[in-house]
Order: sequence, then structure tokens, then C-alpha cells
Amino acid sequence: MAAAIRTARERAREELTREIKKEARRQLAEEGAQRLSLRAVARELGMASSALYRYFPSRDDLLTALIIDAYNALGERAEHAVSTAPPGDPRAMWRALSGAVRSWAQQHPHEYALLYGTPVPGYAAPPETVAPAARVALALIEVLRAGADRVELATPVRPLRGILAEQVSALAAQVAPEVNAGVLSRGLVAWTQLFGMISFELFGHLVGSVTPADGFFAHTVEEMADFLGLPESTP
Amino acid sequence: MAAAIRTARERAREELTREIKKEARRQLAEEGAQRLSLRAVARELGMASSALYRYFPSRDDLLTALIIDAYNALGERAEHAVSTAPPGDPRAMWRALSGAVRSWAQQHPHEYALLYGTPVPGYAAPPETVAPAARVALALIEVLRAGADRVELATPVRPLRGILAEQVSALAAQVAPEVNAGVLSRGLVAWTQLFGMISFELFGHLVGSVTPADGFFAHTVEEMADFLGLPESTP
DNA sequence: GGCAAACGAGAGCACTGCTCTCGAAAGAGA
DNA sequence: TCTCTTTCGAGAGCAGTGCTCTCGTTTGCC
Repeated sequence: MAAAIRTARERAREELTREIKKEARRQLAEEGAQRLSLRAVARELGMASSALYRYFPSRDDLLTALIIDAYNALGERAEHAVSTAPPGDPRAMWRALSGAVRSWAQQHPHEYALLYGTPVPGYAAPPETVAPAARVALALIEVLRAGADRVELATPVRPLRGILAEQVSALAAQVAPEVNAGVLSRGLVAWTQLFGMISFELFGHLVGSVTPADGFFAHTVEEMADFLGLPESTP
Repeated sequence: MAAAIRTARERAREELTREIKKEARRQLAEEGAQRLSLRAVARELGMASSALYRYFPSRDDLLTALIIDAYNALGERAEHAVSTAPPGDPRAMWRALSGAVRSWAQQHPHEYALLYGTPVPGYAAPPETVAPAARVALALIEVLRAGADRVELATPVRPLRGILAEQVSALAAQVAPEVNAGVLSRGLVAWTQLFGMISFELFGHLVGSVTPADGFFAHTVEEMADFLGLPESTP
């Protein structure tokens, strides 16, 4: 097909684009998004800073590319964790998923901050980021589906009222018809809890002597599994 | 006392310091911390940018001052909410607390981001910020104390294991001896949930059609109250 | 009244994102 | 193979940033 025939110029462009993203990602990992500098990237690559604008029209565009890559990397890890967990054990799947998200965040703190931290003022996430961003959420949905037929809620879900009821049942119909709406709403709670914990831990915002370290994380993951009604693992 | 006798110079210095913080807070509220510029503040105040360094040795120091003020403002709102709620109704207190934190965050999104968003790389929170930062957490502890004698946990707390058990019981002994350690650990969960929800909502990071709007927030607050074992309000 | 500390203003340094222009290189069509 | 258009890299330049240094002035204490 025609796309396979690439001129030397096209190949050079793709490679240099990759090269730029690679160096930018390196600087991002070391210094954070705040200190990521186009000029420094260009300097490191031995090119004029103005030449870099042939590849990324602005700093925001370069950041967007990094964001998409990061969402995909995280999404892939999450999907892999869920798919390699014991298939019939939704609690183990949830454990694997939350652990994977947390460890990725710890290994790539600045990229995590780029995804789930303070948004850059004036920056609006372009639509290309939506699909990659949804992958992690879909992995959680997958866990809920795996446990859909044998959830044992220890506590009845508070009735969903008003718009929330419509939104949640619409979401359920759209993405996981076999999942009970009440369970799905608890999935949102678990989802929030997971990212809340990771953000607190990574950004160092939890006050006091109890840092949300391994112990708190593991404990809360189990409490959330109970909250979701995921059946106990049978070892 | 001697401190009351202030020279004209001291008074001018205090007033100008206040003036600088006020203008900085204005710019922070409009543009975010990222775009807060010392030169712009000086320009707006009709002074040379170098003169500003007589009052704040660096941009980080100015930010620190704003952070402390913000923590105190939020803490005050939280304390007020708890203290004006029906004294014998811990669930109402929890509702009031979470609502106060959320509405403050919505009214001061950039200041909230400064407190609970991505930390500025290279910036270490100085010890002066610890006490103001703890005020909100202490307000939550206050709620737990109010309900300490009649919590009705619908679900047994998973046993705390390892270091977590020590940390939590140490915290309990230190700050709220009458609060059960298991309940305290669930307080940490509720705390994380609260700030996770607010951050998701404010930073627009929750994926899909279910935005954590009023409905989801109110619903989750009640679910968390159940989770904490707070007795039902008797209207 | 003298003197040291505090202060305001200006110039300047090194850096940033971004634009514009100009000459060289590469690919497509004749 | 020879044009001709598009693409590209480099340099200069603009407006902005945090921060430092110097220099003359003002203020308050002894």
C-alpha cells in the first residue's frame, strides 16, 4: 500500500519526531513538566530551537504528544494486569489493577502528574487524548464485569437519585449492561479512592505521621474490594 | 508592650507586604500559580520588580505565604462548618465538613490546586505550612470524636496489619484516644475519597459521561458516612 | 547631628516560548 | 535530466521571566 512507500524525508521526519519525544520524555522524567524546555530539548539534540517548531507547533503540542503516550503506557499496564490475573477471581483482578496503576505512577511520577495532577492553565485536553485516557477506566469496568454474576454487597447501595441515577444507568447500558447500576456507582467510588490514594502518596499531601504507604494502600484496596462486593479469593 | 510600638517604616513594610500578597492572590485566582509573575505584581503596584525582593526573597517564598494563607482560609471554613453543625449529629457534621471543603475549592480553584495539586518541582513545603495544613484534617478528627460513642459499622473493619496497625494506633493515641483504630483508618479512606472527588471534579480528569457533579458528590458523602458508621441523622 | 540599616530604582544576566526571514536541500513533474 | 515547489535548518530578534548587583536616597537609632 501507498503508506508503506516512504520517502527518505518522511522517514527522517518520523525518526526525528521520535527523537524529540524521547528527549522530552527524559527531561520530563527528570525535572517535571514545569521545567521541560523546548530550547533545552533542541540543544540536547544539537539543533536550533526554531527547527523544533517544524515538528511541534508549540510547547503544548509536544506536551499533548507526551500525554497521549503516557495514557497509553498506563492503559497498557492496566489492561495487562487485569488480563493476566486469575480469570475467575475478580478480587485478584482488582488487586492487580490497582497495584499496576500505583506502581506505574511510582515509576513515572512526573508523567502521572501530567495526567492526573493540576492541569496547565489555558490548556484544554484535545479530543485525541480521550480514547487513551479511557483505557484505565475500561480496565476497571472489565473487573466489575468479571464479578458481575456473584457480587455480594455487604451493605445495600444507597438509592441513586436524580440525575445521578440517569447518568449511571446510561453509563451501565452503554458500557457494561450486565453490571448493576449500584455496583457501578461504587466502582466510581473505588476509582476515585485509587487515584486519590496515589495522588496523596505521590504529591506528599497527606498530613500527619500516617503516610499512605504500602500498608495503607493494600488495606484500602481490600476494603474497597469488600465495598464493591467482590467475592473473596479462594487460594 | 514593645511590639505595639511600630515605627512608620514597620507599618509601611507590613502594609506593603499585605498589598503584595493581595495582588499576588488576585493574579493567582485569575491565572493560576504557573502564570503568577513577580514582575507583573510589581508592575501592578507601580514599583520596580527588584524592590519586591526586599519583601519576598524569591518567588517560592511568595508562594509559600499564599499557601499558608490558603490553608488557613480552608481550615477556618472547615472548622466553622463542623462547629456550627448540630452538635449531636456526627453525620450532619461530616456532611457540613465535606460540603465546606468542596465549596471552598470551587470558589478558589487555583488556591486549591496550589494546596492539593501537583507540587512545584524542587519546592519543599517549609515547616510553617504543616500546622495550617493540619487544620482540615483535625476538623475531620473532630467529627469522628463526635460520633465515637455510637458508631455502628455495617461492615467489620479489615484487621490492620503490620506497620499500619502501629501507625494508626499511634495516631489514635496521639490525637483522638476515644476513636477506635479501625474507625480512624476508615477516616483516612473518607479523607482520601473527599479530596479525590474534589480533585477529579476540579481538574476535569474523570473520564466519561458521569462527571462527579453535585449528585455523585452528595451520594458518595452519604456512602462514606455509612462506611464510617456515623448514625443516621434524626430530623 | 552623625551613621548604619533599610529601601527603591535601574541596569544587566541568563533563560524562556515563539516568529520571521533566508538560504539550502529534497522530491515531483516535464 | 532539468526545473519548480515544498520542506527544512539556522540565525536573529521580540517580549517576557526570575534574580542579582550597584548606587543614591530615606529612615530611625544612638
